[in-house]
Amino acid sequence: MPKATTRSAAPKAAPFPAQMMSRALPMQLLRAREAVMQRFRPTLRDLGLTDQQGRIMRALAEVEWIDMMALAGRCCIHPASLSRTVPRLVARGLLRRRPDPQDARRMTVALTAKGRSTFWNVWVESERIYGALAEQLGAANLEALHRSLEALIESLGGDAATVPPGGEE
Amino acid sequence: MPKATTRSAAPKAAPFPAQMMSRALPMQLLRAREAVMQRFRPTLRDLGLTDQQGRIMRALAEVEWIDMMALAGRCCIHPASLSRTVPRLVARGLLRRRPDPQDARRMTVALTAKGRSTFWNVWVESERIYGALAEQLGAANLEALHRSLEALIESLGGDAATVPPGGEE
DNA sequence: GCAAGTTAATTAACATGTTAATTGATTGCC
DNA sequence: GGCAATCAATTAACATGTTAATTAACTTGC
Repeated sequence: MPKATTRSAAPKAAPFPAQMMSRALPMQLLRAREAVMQRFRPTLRDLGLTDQQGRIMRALAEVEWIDMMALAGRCCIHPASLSRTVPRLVARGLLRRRPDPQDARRMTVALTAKGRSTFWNVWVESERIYGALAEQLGAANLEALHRSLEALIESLGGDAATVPPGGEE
Repeated sequence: MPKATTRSAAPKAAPFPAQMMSRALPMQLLRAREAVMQRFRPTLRDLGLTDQQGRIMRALAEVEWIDMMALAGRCCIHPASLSRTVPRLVARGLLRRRPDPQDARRMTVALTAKGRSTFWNVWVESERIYGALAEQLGAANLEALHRSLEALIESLGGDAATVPPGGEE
C-alpha cells in the first residue's frame, strides 16, 4: 500500500490488493453461516418458519416465560425486530403473551402446545442434520471450531455484542 | 423424527434440553459475526455505508468491471438484493454501470473515482482494526479460526452455498 | 433461422435488520 | 408525594434478505 506521500491516493484501476485481510473475517463468518444454514433451512421452511422464527422458537423451547429483552439476547435478534415478529407467531398460535405481573413494562412470551409440537419437529431434524455434519467434518474439527468461535465471542465482549444493554443471567 | 410410540411427544413445560447442539453452530456463527462487525461498523457508518454496501465496495475494489452474478458471489449478497442496492450507490456517485458488450443480458459495475477514494478510507481503518483484533486474540488463534472456517465452508460446498448457480472464476 | 429452453437481471411482495422516536411504567432523589 | 431520569416495549422509516414471477437476451436443436 502507498506510503505517507500518497494522501488520498486511491489507485486508478484495480488498486487494492486482492487479499485484504481486514474484512475477510466478517465475510468468512457470513459465508460459513450461510453454508451451514442451507442444511437446516429446508426443515424450517417445511414448517413455515423463517430463520429468525426458528431461532425464536428454539430460544423459547429452553425456558418457560421470558421477557422480550431476554429473548432478544437469547436468539440474537434486535428487540425492535422481535416486537414485529412475535405478534405474527402469536397470531399463528405458536406463541402466547402476557405482561409481567411484577413489572408492567415487561411483556413475557412462551410457546403454546402447538408451538412446542412444531418445534419438536425442528429439533429432531436438527439433531440429525447436526450429527451428519459432525460426521462429515470430523467431530474434533467441529469441536475446535466451536472453541475458536467461543473464544472470539468472549474476547470481543460476549453477549454485549448482540444486544445493547441486554440483561440476562 | 420421533418413533412410532412417541408421536408428537413435545413435553409440557421446559422440555427441551437447554444444551441443544444442533442449532448452536449457526447461532454461534451469527454471534461471532455480530461481535466482529461491531468493530468495523462505526467506520462504515461514518462514511454513510451499511454493512452490505461496504461489502459491495470492498468486492469492487479488487476488480475493475464485474457483472452482477459474479459480484453477488464475491460479496455474498443475493442477486435480487444487489439489483436494488446497486442503483442506490450509482445515484450517490460511488458506482458506475454499463452493459457487457459481449452479452447484452449482463450488466457490469465498477467503482467511480469517488467510490475508490471512499473505500480507501474504509480500507485503511479496517486494516488498523483487524490488526488490533489479531493482537487481542493472538495471531495464532485468529489463524486457527480462519482455517477452521475455511475448512467448514469448503466441506459444505464452498461458494455454491452462497449464490444459487453462481458462475465465477 | 426459428421455436423451445435457458440464463441474467430486474421487479414485486413479504419478513427482517437498523436506527430513531414514541409511549407507558418504574426508579431515584428531593 | 412528586418530578426527572431511566427503562421496556412498540412504532415508524428505510435498507436488506428471500422467494417467486417477469422480461429480455442468449443457446440449442431441428
